[in-house]
Order: sequence, then structure tokens, then C-alpha cells
Amino acid sequence: MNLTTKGKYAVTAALDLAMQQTIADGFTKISDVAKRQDIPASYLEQIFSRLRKAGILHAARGPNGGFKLSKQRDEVMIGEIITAVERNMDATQCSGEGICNSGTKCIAHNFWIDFNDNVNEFLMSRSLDDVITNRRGSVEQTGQALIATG
Amino acid sequence: MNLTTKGKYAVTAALDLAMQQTIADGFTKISDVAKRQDIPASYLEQIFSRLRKAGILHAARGPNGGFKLSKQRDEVMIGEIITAVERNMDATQCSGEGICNSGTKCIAHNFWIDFNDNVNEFLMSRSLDDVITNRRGSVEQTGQALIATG
DNA sequence: TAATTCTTGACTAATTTACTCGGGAACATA
DNA sequence: TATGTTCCCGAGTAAATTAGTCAAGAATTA
Ligand code: FES
Ligand code: FES
Repeated sequence: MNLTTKGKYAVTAALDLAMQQTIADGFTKISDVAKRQDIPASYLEQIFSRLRKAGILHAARGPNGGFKLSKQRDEVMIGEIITAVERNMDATQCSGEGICNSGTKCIAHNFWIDFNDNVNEFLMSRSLDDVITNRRGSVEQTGQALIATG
Repeated sequence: MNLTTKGKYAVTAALDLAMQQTIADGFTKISDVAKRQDIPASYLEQIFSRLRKAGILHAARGPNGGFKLSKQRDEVMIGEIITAVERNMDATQCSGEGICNSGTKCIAHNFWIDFNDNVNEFLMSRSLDDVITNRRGSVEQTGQALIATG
């Protein structure tokens, strides 16, 4: 599993866009986001490109162009953003294939699957809006899966 | 945040030791663990060295030597193992300093703190024994922190 | 003494990260 | 239509990191 600065920049930049959107409903330039959030503009280009291709952002060129969220800020989950830009958010060593001990499932496999589920549940339970308003999550059933069963 | 093969090998190898310990209460050789779990022995040396320095394993040299857990297998949490061998399990970009936007706290900081808490809570709620017996966690209160507060 | 097993540190190839750079395409405005 | 603006795309790269290997040495047992 990798959570790199690319993913972190992506979340920060998306939060910035979400905040701008309540102020003015137009597009926000890469250079403005980059300046405000202290992110290299040329790197942010790559990141926004991926977010656009994932359908999370909408872009417009030319003067008054820039980016905006495709959805409302309470509909965009942090998990979507991260998986759009990160190469590998899977904790299994086998990419889910169950083959990492000489072609068979290793003894830690099921644990990594559970770990993945926990991380994904967390990341998909929080919207940009939740993070901006400092709410702890938007899905009530989150956490149920963790309560001991045996 | 990085979860590399080093951490994954560490968990797998610790699980192996835990399983051996119920069979024979002596020491288990690196080469045996390496063979069973398909881990390069010379790499596993480094890993076990760190686990020993962290107090998780106990070592003995010479014939009949090897490694064993310092505690019972239900007292060793996966989180301990991972933090002993991984360089960086922190998701914040500022290493908790709150300085990554030109010296000030970035807008994602609190979110990454929450993410860290979630991951740590998960990893520290599961013992080697839980994983071996496929239990879902040993701490009942786990999950409470995730239930939406507002 | 000889064989066994851990201990330590140095070393390295391959991969990945975190960027930069440059040219091009679409768009708005005058 | 000319001009400036902004995104679009791909190539390139230095530095860091990972995933190991290797060899000499120390402790232990028989
Ligand atoms: S992690 Fe899937 S088989 Fe090992
Ligand atoms: S993650 Fe801590 S300030 Fe940005």
C-alpha cells in the first residue's frame, strides 16, 4: 500500500476546489490552487488531469477557465480521489490473487483483505464536505464491521 | 504512508512463529520460516533483527537456536510488528507538525490525523492469535470512534 | 574443535517518486 | 483574426527508496 504526496496533494487540492465552489460557482485555475495550497503547479496539472479523467473534476480552457467539481462537495468521497491518483492502495502482496506463497494463499492474506476493507470503508465514508466541516464521517453504519464478532 | 513488502513479510513471519510456538515451544530458525513462507532468508534476517530490538522476538544462537515470540501470541498486536519494521506509517505530510502549507497547518491535516487513528486502531486491535484463528478483532470498543457524531 | 545459528554492516540494482519542461489545443475577448 | 489565457499531454530526470545480497564475526552446543 502506498499513500504518497501525490494522493495527499490531490485531497488538499480537491478540498480547495470544494471551498472555492461555495464562494464563486465558476472555475478555479490550477495556478490559484497551487499558490494557496503550496503545491507545485506543474505537478498539480498531472493530478487534476487524472481527477478529470476519473470524472471527479470538470475542466474548461481559456480565460475564466479552470476546474470545478463534477458533483456537489458532499457527494465526492475522499476515497474516490485517492484511488484516482494513487497507483496501489491494495495492501495484499498478491494483488488479491492469493498466490504469494509459492502460488498459494499466504497466511496473512485474509488479514490484508480485512485491512483493505477497513481503509476503504473509512475513505469512502468521508466526503469533501465532511472534511471541510470537520465532521467525523457521513455514513452511520461505519464502524459496525469492526465490532468483534467472536 | 508506506506499507511495503518488508512489513508484510514481518507479519507473515510473525504469524509463522506464532503457529510454530503451539507445536514446539523451542526456537524456530530463520531458514525454516523463510522456506515455509517463501521469504528470502537473508532479508528475513534484517526483519527479525528489528523485531528483536523492538522486544517482540527473543533470539538464541547456535544449534537449536532461532527465534520465538517474547509474549503469548494473543498479546502481540499486528500494529506493533508493522511499526517495528516500517519506516513511515504516518499519513500526514508534515509528520504531525502541522506545517505543510508554508509553515501552517494544511486543510487536510485533521483528516490525515483521523486516518492515522483509524489505521492504528485497526492494527492495534488484532493480535497474531486473532489473525490465525480468523477472528475479526479482539477489542470490543473498536469501531465506536467511527460512528458519526454529528 | 566443528558445526550451527544469529549479528552486523556494507553494498547494490531496480524501481518509484516527485517533480520539470516544452509544445500544442481550445477558448474568450477585442 | 490576433492575442493572451488556460488546460492538455508526453517525455525526461534527479533523488530517494526498496528489496534485496554478501561476508565477516560472535555466541552456543555437542
Ligand atoms: S497477500 Fe494474498 S496471498 Fe499473500
Ligand atoms: S498534513 Fe499536517 S499540515 Fe498538512
